[in-house]
Amino acid sequence: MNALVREPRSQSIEDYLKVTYQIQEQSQWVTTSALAERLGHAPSSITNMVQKLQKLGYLDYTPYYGFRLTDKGKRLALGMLRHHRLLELFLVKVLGYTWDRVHEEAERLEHVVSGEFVERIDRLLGHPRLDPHGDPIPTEEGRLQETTHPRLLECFAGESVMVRRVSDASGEFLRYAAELGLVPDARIEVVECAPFEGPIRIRVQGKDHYIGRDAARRIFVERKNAKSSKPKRPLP
Amino acid sequence: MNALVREPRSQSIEDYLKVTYQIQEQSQWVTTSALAERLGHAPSSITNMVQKLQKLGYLDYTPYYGFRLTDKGKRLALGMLRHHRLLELFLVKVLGYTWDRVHEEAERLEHVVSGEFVERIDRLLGHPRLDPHGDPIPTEEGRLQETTHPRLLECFAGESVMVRRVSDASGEFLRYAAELGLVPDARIEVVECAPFEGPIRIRVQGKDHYIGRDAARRIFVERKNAKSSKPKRPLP
DNA sequence: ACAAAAACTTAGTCGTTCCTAACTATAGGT
DNA sequence: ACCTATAGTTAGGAACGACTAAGTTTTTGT
Repeated sequence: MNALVREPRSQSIEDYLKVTYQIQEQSQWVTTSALAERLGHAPSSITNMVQKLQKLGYLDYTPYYGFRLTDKGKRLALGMLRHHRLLELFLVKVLGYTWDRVHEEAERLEHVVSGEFVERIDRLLGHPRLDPHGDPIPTEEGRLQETTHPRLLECFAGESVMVRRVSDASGEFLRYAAELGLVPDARIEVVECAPFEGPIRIRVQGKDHYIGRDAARRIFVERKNAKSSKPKRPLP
Repeated sequence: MNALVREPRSQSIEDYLKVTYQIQEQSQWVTTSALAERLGHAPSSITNMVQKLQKLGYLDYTPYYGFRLTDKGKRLALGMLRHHRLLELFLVKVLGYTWDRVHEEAERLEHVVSGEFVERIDRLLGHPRLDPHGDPIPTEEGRLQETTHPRLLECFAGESVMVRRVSDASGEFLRYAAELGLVPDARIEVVECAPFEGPIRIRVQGKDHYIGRDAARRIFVERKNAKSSKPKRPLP
């Protein structure tokens, strides 16, 4: 009938929705300050934009309480995540970036590449399911393979686990993790956990390392006893 | 001293300078209306931005007369052309785009890709000198191999020439040209030129085609030295 | 040479998205 | 319960980059 009213959809809007989705994955309701911190904006800017996004039907908003994406908002957010993660993998596999450098580049590219571009790199990469950090890539239809791996921090001494995902929030951490061999598919043994919130000793490829709790919180693993083979994964 | 004052350099500024450069290649002085038409903006918008760009040192401007890039402006414009043309070639060679679809995608990408991205695709492509339409790619240092090939329109009946460049101003024309085999490096013979501004008959890969004068104006060729020095009927 | 047409500039406005400052609602501690 | 600390919202404004309308300069035609 109409479609004459074009939906505004700026880079800002895309960022707000994408980050809202990511916050929402952990806590059902998203707060103004959480989004403000993640986007690096003043809280009042968030309130303004959230009110606008509600009018556009991208999210439900209860003043002073919080907001969450509608289906429409989720669809757009998953599209952005698909762009972002495929771009990251593309940068690593095709252009030879190291995994700690891809985030910012993808962050800028994701807003301007066309659907055609994304589908072409998807094909070129063989329809991958995970990005270089182990984050799942939403399908073109907006389906996301949820992953709920425990954190390395939650493991006990003696366990043998496999790295499945590494938080990509900090390039510096990714560089550190790669140095230690803590990349997706790496096999590690938890040798001991110091008491009183102490460091964790792990063994990777025969070498022992002590890593802090913050680091162990950023690494997600799969416990080895179950499961067999998964498709091969790219190394950064 | 300074470098504390960051140079503003928006997407708009980049577009203004890039297009100014392209117009400037043909006519020393660039006019408000020429730029307005190419950018699709109102003339007053051009005046405003040009005044700003002068203050920033990107161009010299004489009110009511015209403007031209400074060295600083040229450097930036050549950087944008380098981005644009490498991206176009990349889209064709690596992602399999057809040459009539690359312009818009490159137009958006050129503003967000990092220098690292561009240098990586440059290496991947083997430091190419020409984009898919035959336009020269500026070097990283901002040097541009000038090309001054004559237009097919300026050729005479009987000449045997090689296509060197095809205007990329219209995707539709590129599609038409590709259908006829009129792509860079194609060898063509000018069979006859109808009088009274009539069409031109050419032979490409053994097949004859009649093409209009507008088309012949968009194709740039190199004369094969086999022939003639005797101008017959110059096509004006 | 001079009036009309064309080209260009100025002035003022609008939408977008950010900000700061000031105000309001909710939550926690005693 | 109450009162303050924290979180959230409203109001107002700035930078950008586009626009329209109106005024100015240059060019053109007779």
